[in-house]
Amino acid sequence: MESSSATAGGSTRREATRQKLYEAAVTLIAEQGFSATTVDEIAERAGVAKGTVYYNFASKSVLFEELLRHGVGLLTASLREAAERTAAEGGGKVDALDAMVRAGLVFIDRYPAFTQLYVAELWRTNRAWQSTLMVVRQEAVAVVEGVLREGVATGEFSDEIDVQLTAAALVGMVLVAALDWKSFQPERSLDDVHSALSRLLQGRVSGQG
Amino acid sequence: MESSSATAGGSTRREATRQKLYEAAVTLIAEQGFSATTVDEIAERAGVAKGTVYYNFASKSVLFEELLRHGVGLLTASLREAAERTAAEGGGKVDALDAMVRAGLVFIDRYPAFTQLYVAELWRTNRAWQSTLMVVRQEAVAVVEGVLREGVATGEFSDEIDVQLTAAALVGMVLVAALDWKSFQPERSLDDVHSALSRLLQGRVSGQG
DNA sequence: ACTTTTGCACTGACCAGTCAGTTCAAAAAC
DNA sequence: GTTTTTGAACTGACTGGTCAGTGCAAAAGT
Repeated sequence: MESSSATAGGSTRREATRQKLYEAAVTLIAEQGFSATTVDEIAERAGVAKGTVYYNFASKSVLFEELLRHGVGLLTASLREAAERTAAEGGGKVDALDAMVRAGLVFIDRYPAFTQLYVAELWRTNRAWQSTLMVVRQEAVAVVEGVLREGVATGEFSDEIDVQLTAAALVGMVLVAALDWKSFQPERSLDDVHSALSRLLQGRVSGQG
Repeated sequence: MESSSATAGGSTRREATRQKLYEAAVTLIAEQGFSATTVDEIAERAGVAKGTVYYNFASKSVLFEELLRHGVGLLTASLREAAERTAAEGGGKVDALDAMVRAGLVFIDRYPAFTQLYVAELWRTNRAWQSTLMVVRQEAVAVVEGVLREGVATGEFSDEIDVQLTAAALVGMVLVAALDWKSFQPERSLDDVHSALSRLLQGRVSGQG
């Protein structure tokens, strides 16, 4: 009785349910944390029965893990796209970095809850999804590191920079600035925030502009 | 019965017990999160009976809240001290910023678990200790903002910088770089990390060093 | 055309276990 | 003699996970 429509991508209905569960889980866990969020809450917010959660995901942890994978995957793709676009347009590595800062801001603007949740979990240890988190983190950071390394190779950046640490610092800059933006000055525009970060990134802080 | 002895220093014995509970709680909560950490675990790690926890703190939440206050208080004092020291030594605002970056790194080096826990909680909403967190956060960030504002006033910094956002970005830079350092390259020296961040801060990234 | 069967997706009451917080008599520390 | 700690027992609420059963749309059988 197997219908052929459910093979690739999953049946529409099931995928829609999973999406609803992702959306419900991401906001609740961002607000309350993983342990403080109950499966009942997630089910209720998503408008499905509790059993449906367990029909779609093996456990609460697995739901969360797949949510992490899904979210960071979106970010990584967006960063790659930004870097490649500037390269195609003949921009330098500074432009690539700037485009990636903007891509990061756009992502956080669109998925603030996911970002929040990700930051809250990233540096924890001894958790079930620790290894998953490391993998997806590395995928995202590697994009930034790649641009920095290319910039060093072309002489655009000093060869004395510490690629790994600088990449982490850049990510942190965007991350914390954006979270502050969404938390405490949500009325400001993305362009506004982007230009402030660009200035900092390009060392146009000292001396009067 | 609550006595007024806890103001400064407090009675030695009780204060020592509280300190042990702080230390036990900070590592456990950093690893597992607040909700996933049980009071029994905290008591056991601290080497005291469960009843002692409730003799010293009204509840699990209160213990955590006082822990947050205590920890951020240490950081704020350290940042202030760094800024004032450079001022006394006749350094400029760039030096003050650099000294604060170092103070931040020293703090994270000494209290990595606390930092971890703080980051994980900072952008959450709807939690019992939310307002406490906002207050102590503002105290710490205000120190950075103050130095930036003074720098703008003296003309050392461009008057086009966005003080609030730049302060957040700087904090994020140090925070994420330091957490990456402790998590993935713990063998590196503080000086090493500090110099990498100094370079980024002073815009010595572009062009060859 | 129509009935019957199949199995996917979903349901929600239920269970076994867990945890914050309480209590208190007695001991230890000061 | 007062303060602080102990430690074990207890409660009541809550939670992750289970499972027998429902609904339904498409396929198979006639």
